[in-house]
Amino acid sequence: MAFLAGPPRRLEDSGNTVTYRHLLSPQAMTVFNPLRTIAHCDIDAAYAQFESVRLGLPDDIPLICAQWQSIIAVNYPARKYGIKRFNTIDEAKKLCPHLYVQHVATYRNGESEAGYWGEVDPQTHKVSLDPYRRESLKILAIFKELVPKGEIEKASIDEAFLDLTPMAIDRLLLVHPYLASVPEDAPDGLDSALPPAPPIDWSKAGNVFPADGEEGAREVTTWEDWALCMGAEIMAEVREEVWKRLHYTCSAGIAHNKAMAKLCSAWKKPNNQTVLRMSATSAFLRDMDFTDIRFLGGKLGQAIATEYNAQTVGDMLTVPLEELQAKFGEESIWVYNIIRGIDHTEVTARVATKSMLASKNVRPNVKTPEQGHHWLGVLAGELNVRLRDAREISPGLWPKTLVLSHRTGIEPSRSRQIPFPFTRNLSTEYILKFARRLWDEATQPMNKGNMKLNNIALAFTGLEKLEEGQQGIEGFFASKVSLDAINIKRSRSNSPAGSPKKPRLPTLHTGKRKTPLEAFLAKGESSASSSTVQANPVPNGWTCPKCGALITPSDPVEARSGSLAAEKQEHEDWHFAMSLQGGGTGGSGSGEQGARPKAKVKKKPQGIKAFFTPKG
DNA sequence: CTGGTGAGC
DNA sequence: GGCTCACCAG
Repeated sequence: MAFLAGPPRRLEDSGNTVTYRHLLSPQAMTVFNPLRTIAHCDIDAAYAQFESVRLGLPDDIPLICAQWQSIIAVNYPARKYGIKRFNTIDEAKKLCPHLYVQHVATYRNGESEAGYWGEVDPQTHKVSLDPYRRESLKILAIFKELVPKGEIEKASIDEAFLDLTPMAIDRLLLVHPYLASVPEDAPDGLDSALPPAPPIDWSKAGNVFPADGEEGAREVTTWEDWALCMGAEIMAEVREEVWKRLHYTCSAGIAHNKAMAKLCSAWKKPNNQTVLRMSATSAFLRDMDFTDIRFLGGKLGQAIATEYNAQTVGDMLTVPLEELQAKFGEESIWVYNIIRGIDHTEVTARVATKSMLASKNVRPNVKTPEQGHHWLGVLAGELNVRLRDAREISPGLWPKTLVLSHRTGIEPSRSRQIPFPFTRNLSTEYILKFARRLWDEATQPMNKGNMKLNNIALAFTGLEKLEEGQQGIEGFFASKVSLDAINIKRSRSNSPAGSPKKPRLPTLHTGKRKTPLEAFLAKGESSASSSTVQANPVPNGWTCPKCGALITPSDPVEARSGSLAAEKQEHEDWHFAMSLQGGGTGGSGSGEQGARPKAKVKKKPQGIKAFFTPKG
């Protein structure tokens, strides 16, 4: 039974020797590879920086981003004046009289486009975070372009994890070409240990968190450190590129796993990065506040901290695994591991959104159906434009359900949902029809004069890319058949009789003009392949270097007027959209060891579908 | 399908 | 505090 006591071990994880297999075998590229190199990156005071750049302000102007009377972001120049997020705007202005206060964009009474206005009124306006989502996508596009080989996980609107392992190994082999082949006389072939690692020049890697008693003492350099250094150099280049192209500064952490990368990205801010080597992990974690660790900032973390009277990670290290699991469940092994710097969770390629919420705290309270309908219209209008926008980047994107939530006073909010049938004619009105139905159900129990809502929210959930076949026939006819009929007619046999031809459902390409954002997003992809494009010209057409598809002008009449170029661009956009959605090189697909709360062991489906299948 | 938790700006 | 997002339990 003794072998069950420790954390799980695998061949790849054996001891502390790095072998040629770790470096060269694709099969060894799992979460257990000791050379694994993960970065976490977040934009410094994101919303405030977005606004400062949008306004074209100099970098040293103190600015806060406001939402009604509260502050949601404080840029670093403003922080010098002691301004915090929880200050009121008046307090902030007292601390810094020349502070630039910028309110977030808003929709004015249900207008179809959000904008920046001189005056904003919470009674008539609805906050829009769309401008920030767009910036977020631009940044992700740069990550994707500069880190084409590793997975990228969008963690929030301004944070991402990057698996730098493949790129770091490439660079390592570039610097040490002799590692690329196993020596003839290596005793164990691929499983032979690498030669001793030479000293490292960390000068381009940013901050390196010091290990215990390291000052001047002899320190053993490892190949794991080399991988981190290569990753850190890559990350520094990525950050530099974000700065050059978008003028945003960001902070990053580079470590062997996600949890540590996330923690050390916050070590030096702003505009800085920190490397956390294995040998420095315990020194780094020991004095850290236990509840600063991701997923331990809430009730669970509090419960554990209280149980063991622990403040720092160091305080928790004496708690035996068995005891922890006895009190907090089998799953709490991830806590045991993470305070030791161990985290085997994967960087899951995900940049597509799974839900869209438009929420409004209404002032004054909504007391009549008429007031409710007004706000429903505003919320539906926002969802309409957001889904439209998302579909330009992710064609075929469609929500499974529409959800209405509402809250009365301090009661917990209630929600109701309804399937959201596909239509080719998405409109605010279409969304509203379903939203109203939910509203009627939800407000049914409220007696006249009893209604007093202070929050109303509308959300799309189960956002997925529909393939043509999945776009139900009943959905296709939605605009022609009464809505009541749609809800009843779910089965194919109920579809209108005598519709022999499969309807031509919306194609992947809308053929619409590109927005500046799309053009921007497409740029990286097309320029990257442009040299290849030149190399294989096809008379009267173009062969995609990525998939081999032959693109010819669909309309001969328009052929001379740039139609081919447009279709080529569209095709490349499509590839880009696919790559953004995580269709890159497949994941490593190794099993998980419960390193995260409730992590499930899942078998990965094959191919591109894998990224769109609902979790089962 | 509904509610709750956790995180972040 | 307002507005998001993801994930999970029952």
